[in-house]
Parts: sequence; structure tokens; C-alpha cells
Amino acid sequence: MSATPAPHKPVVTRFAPSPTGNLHVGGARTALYAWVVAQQAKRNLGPFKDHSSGGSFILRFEDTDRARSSAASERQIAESLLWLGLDWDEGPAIQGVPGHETATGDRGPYRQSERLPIYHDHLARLRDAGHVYDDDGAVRFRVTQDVTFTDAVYGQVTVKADDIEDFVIMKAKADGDDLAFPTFHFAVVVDDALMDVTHVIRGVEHLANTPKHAALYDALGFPRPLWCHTPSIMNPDGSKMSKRDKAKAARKAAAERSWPAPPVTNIDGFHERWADFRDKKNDDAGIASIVLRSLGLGVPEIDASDFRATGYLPKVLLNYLSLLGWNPGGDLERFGLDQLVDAFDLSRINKANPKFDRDKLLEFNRLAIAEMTTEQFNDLLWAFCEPRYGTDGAEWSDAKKLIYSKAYHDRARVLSDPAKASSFLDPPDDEVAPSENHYDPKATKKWLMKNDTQGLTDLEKARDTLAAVGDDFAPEAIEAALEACVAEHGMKNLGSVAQPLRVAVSGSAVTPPIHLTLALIGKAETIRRIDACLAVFKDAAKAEG
RNA sequence: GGCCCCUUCGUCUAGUCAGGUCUAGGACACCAGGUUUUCAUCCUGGCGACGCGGGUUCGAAUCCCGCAGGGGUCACCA
Repeated sequence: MSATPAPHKPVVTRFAPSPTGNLHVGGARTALYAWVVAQQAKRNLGPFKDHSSGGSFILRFEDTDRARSSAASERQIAESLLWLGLDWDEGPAIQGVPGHETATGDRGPYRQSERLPIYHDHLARLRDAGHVYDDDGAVRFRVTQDVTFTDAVYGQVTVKADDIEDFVIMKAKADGDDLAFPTFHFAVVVDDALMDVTHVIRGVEHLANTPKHAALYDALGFPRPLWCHTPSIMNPDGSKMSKRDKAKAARKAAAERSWPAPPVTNIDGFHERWADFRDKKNDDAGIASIVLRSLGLGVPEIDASDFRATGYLPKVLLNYLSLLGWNPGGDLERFGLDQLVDAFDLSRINKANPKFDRDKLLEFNRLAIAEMTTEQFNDLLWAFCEPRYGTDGAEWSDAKKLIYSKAYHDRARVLSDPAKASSFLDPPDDEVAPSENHYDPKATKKWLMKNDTQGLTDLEKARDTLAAVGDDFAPEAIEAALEACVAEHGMKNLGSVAQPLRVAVSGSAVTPPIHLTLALIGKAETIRRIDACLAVFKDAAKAEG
């Protein structure tokens, strides 16, 4: 078995999703592998080192299930693919996707619903040769022989004719249609053959269908492609990772809290949709996301767009996905697309279904963020945050944005982390006078009240020091002033002032580096919060003492 | 249930095709110690696997057979 076709034959791979939802991670990985193989052929790399055959990667929509297919889903899939950097050489026109609003390539149409006459031509050939028969308005293919085919990862597979049913290749014609629709089995074979596809790379769930496809290739007189089936990506509990996981998570969370009724009212018919959803009449991912978010919970990332929304870097997702069921053979784990194109080899794909490990993905993403410059992180972070979180009307200066980026550059794992960790930036609530409730009890005890309120004493000194810092309140100036304060008063270390300050301005003992935190809050607000804190705890100390 | 596929640390895996160099290597997670203004980082160390049972062989994670467990498929869905 060889993954290398004859030198004169260009390599053609394709990604052929049915547009019935977003791009699932499993689909993303399949698309990646197909894209990589085409790249290798184009650039004479990997298994194609000595072949100048050329290659191309086709995007085709398998929309023979008209009830579930949608243009919106086509757009989402295309956008996710582009976000990942997996552009295609040939594909259909997709409205609303810049760069792809007109079709490219001359092997189209690239939508099965637009290829109906082609299927009927080939059906006629099959009929003439006696390979098919009618059944209740549908057309079935007659399986008469055992089938043996070779798969790049599973090796040689043989299935007996008795174990393959006579399967439907043309559905019964629906009312109002001119032509009947083919089933997936017939459409893929005809399309892949006519589009000169050499490598059919897809999920293992299709392995059991492949004997049917091989039989069809033979009956139609088409040369068979090299099949390559990739294992399914599983959840940590061993179940298949699927869109339904969102619905499951939402129902479970709602049930655990005895969630009475959704607080969402501005969406048309939400309550009815929620009721149906709760009663398991559907697994609407949109409803699931709304429910989960209303409960303050994260939505499990399943689709490429989910990972994008959380703030994963596309190259990291690709890196991690490529490693799920494949590896270059040594200890190398973190690499970019170019290295992947260099090293990839279909025959090294594992057969067992891997489990998706979010911790490892998170760590890879953290490392990738840490490796870029603060300026790069700054650009990325704000490009990510601004469309998502808005600016609350108050525009931040570039300088302030950069300070924020510095504060989170080496502790953000995903781009949404900083927004979650920076509640200390929330504007003060003028309605409520500060009280002990604003402060974490453990933190106040340890950093303010301990040793006869030593923390409060140090905090007062820090306050005066900060009040003397210039009004631009730059991080460097703050840092220098606090260090001088520590030295002048013979304090143990910077923590002596940093910790009480953290508690005073944020209510907790955890924030980014203190000088960045204070600079972000601003001078006036910093002083105001310190004074409020001192007032609260001085009184408390007096009452006790 | 029929048919097909899979099985190395908790997880992803290297090693299996060409049996010895594997008292099984790496990464993530976890645990302990150290550095550090908190958190995080960083450094050092640690825990931890060949599903089970037979067989072949001087020798098996690697080859053979059986079992168990997991997955897929059996649609006019893809």
C-alpha cells in the first residue's frame, strides 16, 4: 500500500461536509489532514518529495439532505476553515464570505444539489449495465461480489457480499422536484471520481460504508482512490464528542439548579423553544448556549467556532488536533503548519479513538501566547476583546491597553482569560457604601489585620507614597515609589505593601503585578479605594480593640 | 444481536510491521521541594502503563490463538 499515486497524476484531496451545522473539531482535523496532503503534493514535501505532480484541495458541500442543510451553515463552515488558515483551491460561491463569493475551479458545481443531472447520467449507465433495480420509487444498487479495498490507516479490509445490503443510491423523487436526489453513497463516489480526487480522507464512521463505495467505483468503471479513515475524537468519559454535548451540559446544569424559567425574554419564542429543548424534543445548540451562559457557565467547546470564541489561537488548535491520533514519530509535539506539512504521513495515523484533553490544549495555547511579544499579544487581545466585550462607552488609550496586555501576557491561557480575571476594573458602585463584605475575609485577616493590624499601617504608608506619584501614574513610577517606600520604612519586602494594596483595591489577594494593577485603576480611584478600605477596617479594629 | 475495527502511565502517545539496546521514553495533568510582591510562570524531584489467559521462542509490549472491554455500522442522514 502506498500513499503516493503515479507521478503524473496530480494529487487531489477534498473536504466535503454536509452543511447541517458548524465545523466540528473532528471535521476540522479531517479538513486539516486533507489540506496538508494537498500542500505536500503542491510543494513536493513529505511522501511526495520526489514527485512534481501538483496538488489541490477542494471544498464541496454534500447537501443532499435538503431538510437539514442551510446556507448559514455553509458560511459558518467556510469561515471556520478560513480562520484556521485552511483555504481551498476549488469550491462553491458562498455569499458573505470575502474572497469566496464566486466559485473557483473548473470541476464544479461544488454543491451536490447543483449536480443532479450528473448523477442521473451515471445512474443511467448503471441501469444499462443491470447494476440497479427500482424499489418503492427509490433505486437500489445490487451487491453481488465480495469487496476488498485498502485503507491507508486500517490496511486491507474485506467484506463479504452477504454482509453488504443492496443499498439505495437514488432517493424517491419528492413532489415538485424535477429530478430525484442521490444518496450520499452515490453522490460521493460520482463526485470524487469526476473531480479526480485521489485521497479520500474522512472519519472512521465511513469505514463501514467504504465497501459500498468501492463496489460503486468498480461498477462505474472509475479508478478507486486511496481511502484514509481517521479515528473519532472522544470526550474524556469515552463518549463521542458531538454537538449534542452542549445540549446535555445545558439540561444537566438546569436540572441541577432546578432552573425554573429562563430569564431571557428578548428572543422570539424563547420560552417555547426552551420547553421543547428541556423535554429533549431537540438538541438546539443555540438554546443550550443561552441557557449555559445565563447560568454563568461556559459552553463546552465542540465546534471550531467555539474554540475561537474562547480565545484559542488557530495554529495551536491545529497543532493539537493534528496530534490527536497522529504524531511525527519522535518527541516533537509543538509545531507549526509548515512543520506539519513537512512531517505528515497518513500511514502514521493511529487506529484507536483518542480522547480530547482540554488541559493539554490550554497549556499549548498558554505557551504560544507566552512566546509572542507583548506587542503581538496586545494586538491580538484587543482584536479579540473589542468586538466581544465592547468598550462600555469609555475608550481606553493605547497606553492603557498596552499596560493591560502587559498585566496578562504571561498569565493568560486563552484570550478570554484577562476579561474574566479583571473584575477589579469594574467601575465602583456608588450606591453602596463600602463594607467588610467587599473584601475576602481570608485576605483581610492575613494581609490587613495580622500582627496588630500591621497591614493597615503599611497600607497607610503606601497610600501617602502613591499620593505623591505624578498624575500620569505610570507603572514604572508606581513601582519605583513603592520600592522606595519599602526601603525607607524597613519593610520585609515589596509584598508588605503589595498585598495590603491588592486587598484594598480589589478585595482579593490576587491580581496582576501591583504596579500594573494600580496604573490600570488610575490614581484617583486607587487613592479613593485605599481610603475606603482604611475607613472600614480602622473602625473594625477600634471596635475590637 | 450480525458484521467490522480498536486496546502501552489518569490523558495524548513513542516503541509493534523487521522479537533482545524497553528494569518501557516524551508531553499534559497530578504530588513534593525551591525561586517569586499575590496568582501564574520558572527550576528540581516524584507518582504512574504494555487489558486478561494461553501458546511460539533461549528471549515477547512486539508474533499466534482465545477471552474481556471499548468503538463503529446495520437509514430514501451524511
